[in-house]
Amino acid sequence: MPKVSKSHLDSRRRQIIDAAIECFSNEGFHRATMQDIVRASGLSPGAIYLYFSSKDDIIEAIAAERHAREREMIAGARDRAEPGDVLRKLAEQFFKPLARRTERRHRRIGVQLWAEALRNRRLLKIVRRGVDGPRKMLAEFVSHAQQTGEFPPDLEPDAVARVMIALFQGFLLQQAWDDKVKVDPY
Amino acid sequence: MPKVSKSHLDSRRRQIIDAAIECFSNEGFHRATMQDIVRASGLSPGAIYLYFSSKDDIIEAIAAERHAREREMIAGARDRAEPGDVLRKLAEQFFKPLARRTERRHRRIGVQLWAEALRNRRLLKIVRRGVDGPRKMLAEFVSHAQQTGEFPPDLEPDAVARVMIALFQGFLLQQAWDDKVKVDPY
Amino acid sequence: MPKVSKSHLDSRRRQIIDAAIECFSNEGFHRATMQDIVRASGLSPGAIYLYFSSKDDIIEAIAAERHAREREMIAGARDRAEPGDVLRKLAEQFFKPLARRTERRHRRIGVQLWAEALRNRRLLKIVRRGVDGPRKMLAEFVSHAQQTGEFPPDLEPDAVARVMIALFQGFLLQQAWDDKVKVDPY
Amino acid sequence: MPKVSKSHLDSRRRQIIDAAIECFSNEGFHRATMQDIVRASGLSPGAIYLYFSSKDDIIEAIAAERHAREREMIAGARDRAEPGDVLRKLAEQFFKPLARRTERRHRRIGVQLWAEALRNRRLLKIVRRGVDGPRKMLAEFVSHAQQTGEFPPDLEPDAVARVMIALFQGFLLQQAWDDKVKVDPY
DNA sequence: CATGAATGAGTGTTCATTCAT
DNA sequence: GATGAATGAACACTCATTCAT
Repeated sequence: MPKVSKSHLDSRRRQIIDAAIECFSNEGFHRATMQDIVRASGLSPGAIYLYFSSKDDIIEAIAAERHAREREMIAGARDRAEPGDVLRKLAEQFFKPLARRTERRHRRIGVQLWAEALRNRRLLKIVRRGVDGPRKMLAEFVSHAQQTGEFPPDLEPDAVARVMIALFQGFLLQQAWDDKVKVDPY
Repeated sequence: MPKVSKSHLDSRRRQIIDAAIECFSNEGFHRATMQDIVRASGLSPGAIYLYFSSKDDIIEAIAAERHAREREMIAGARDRAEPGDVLRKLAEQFFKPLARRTERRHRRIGVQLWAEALRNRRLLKIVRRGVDGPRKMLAEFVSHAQQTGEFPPDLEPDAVARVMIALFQGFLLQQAWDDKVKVDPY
Repeated sequence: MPKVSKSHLDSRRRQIIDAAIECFSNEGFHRATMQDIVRASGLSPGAIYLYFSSKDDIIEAIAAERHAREREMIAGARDRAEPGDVLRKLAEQFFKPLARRTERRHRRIGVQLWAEALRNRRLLKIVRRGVDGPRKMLAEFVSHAQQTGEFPPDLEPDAVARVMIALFQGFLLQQAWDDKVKVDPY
Repeated sequence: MPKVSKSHLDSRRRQIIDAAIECFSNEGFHRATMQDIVRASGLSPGAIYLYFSSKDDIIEAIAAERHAREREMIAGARDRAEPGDVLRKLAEQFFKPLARRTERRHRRIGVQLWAEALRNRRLLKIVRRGVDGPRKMLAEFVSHAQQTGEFPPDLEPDAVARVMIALFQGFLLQQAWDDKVKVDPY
């Protein structure tokens, strides 16, 4: 019998994470204060510490959430039978949501997480897990495409996968800096 | 008639920037304190504020320095006559220094600058100028290569340039997270 | 007609006081939190405030309980007829229980109560009453022994009583600091 | 070349310790806040942390100071040649200052240190060292007096020493509770 | 009677910046 | 120019207590 009903606990965590995303995307992890999150969430400081053990814990939860979302995207793409489709679907899964407004906030936080991961081992683990999944899948795909002759055989699948991910990361960054950058010509 | 000799001023700024790079790459912009920089530089707090107006000012100076270096790299590549050579030279200019340990340290700061630029308009300007230079040059190159038939004509030169930069940025990030990632297979 | 049966109220207070003694002796009055007592007692915060009006109230209850116990010890000693016996019995009553581990735990709280009494008038009253009882009794005993010639007549009975108590208090303190200190050589 | 001149550092530490003694003796270690000490010292929070690393560090410094004073008292008594004089001098050294007003503050803090030492290993060490010195000296004295036949030979010198100290501690406590308690009848 | 999520004033501590020397 | 002791607003976090259920 948990102290808090699961759904209530979840909704409170949501409330706090949403407020934190709001604050972090506006001010950055370090400039945004717990007091800001308190205000944005409409809760009290004590209430927030009932659901998260520290500010870093909130940041990790946001990173983990992104990670989880990316897993879903990959899972969605993997179901496709045709190799060509997998790649197309994957691209669609990752690029399409960027058109949505709410996604911009997350994107900005994504870039901050990249930087924060350089300082925080736990965060680095989470962030890397979020990248390793797609990378392995892409590498497998390349490897398979090489066997069917659709891809030149002299490329290292893992390197190709890294290149594809790098492309996506670079795009995210450029779009975070300049909202006018569009996906299509890309 | 400046109060301080130019060279003295420059060498003091160098001393401070080097110390700051050391601290920032170890601890991040926000965790590294001015006191850390004081210790690393061997100067006094007052002395540092004689050459920089604030901590953010030091960060901007570091960003500006990176920007200047990138301009030089591009200028070096531009001198080459052959189109194929330009691209190769450019890649070499940007990727080769990453083999050096000190350069990778700078690049870690680069990732932090990306994040910081999202919150600091002045920094965003500096960072964007550092990217716009190469982008324009690459776009010009693509455009030229399309005219000579070396490149498919249906691509937007600017988009191709962005893709190339994204690739580089993504690589930097992945290397910052995992030092084992190598350039060559890439 | 009390709302709650007396025995139930008593057992709840017992439960809380026992938990509090456990926590206070481990962590001290100030470091031990109400949440600690909640955990140790198996009750809810609300329940505790049903039986005690504040944390200080619990501390006072513990002090009062000690006071009550000491009264009993004295009463037990007073029944003895022989003067020599009274002293021996008294010493036995106070020193003997110190061999038990649980009693030493209580005594550690005793030392804390001494300190706390310096800041809390209500507590000071309780603590002093706990000392005044034995002191008066000892003084009476000395006075009586002086009349029978067993004690030198030129001593102030009250001062002698104070000395005896001081001896006991000092012993408690030294034993609280170092469990190895034994009663017998004393 | 120290950052701060020795005398300046000492006088600042004095200033802070005096303010802390004032606050701690009025409110207790836990109720007295750093802000209280800030106010009482006339310094800023930052300044205090320039001279002490934490609140506990201030408490330890106060304890160490008491310890140092006690060492001096013992040293003063040890110089005496006559055994009887040593005891008398020691008693004088320890009891006499209790008449002074400023000493009362220290006394109150002393009792708090006893309690705090139960929770804080570093403090316990300091407090015990402060007691062990006199104890050893008293034990030596007793041992010597037994050899000259001035003392019954069947007593353990260390236990006698403990008894003497216990007497003093108990007196301190009773006087802390009730200022009217006087030394002389004792 | 009992619960336990929620409160919010308050805690010890930090750190970018200043300014008397 | 240079120093470094000093500042003080701000920070992340705590915890005795309450009250809707």
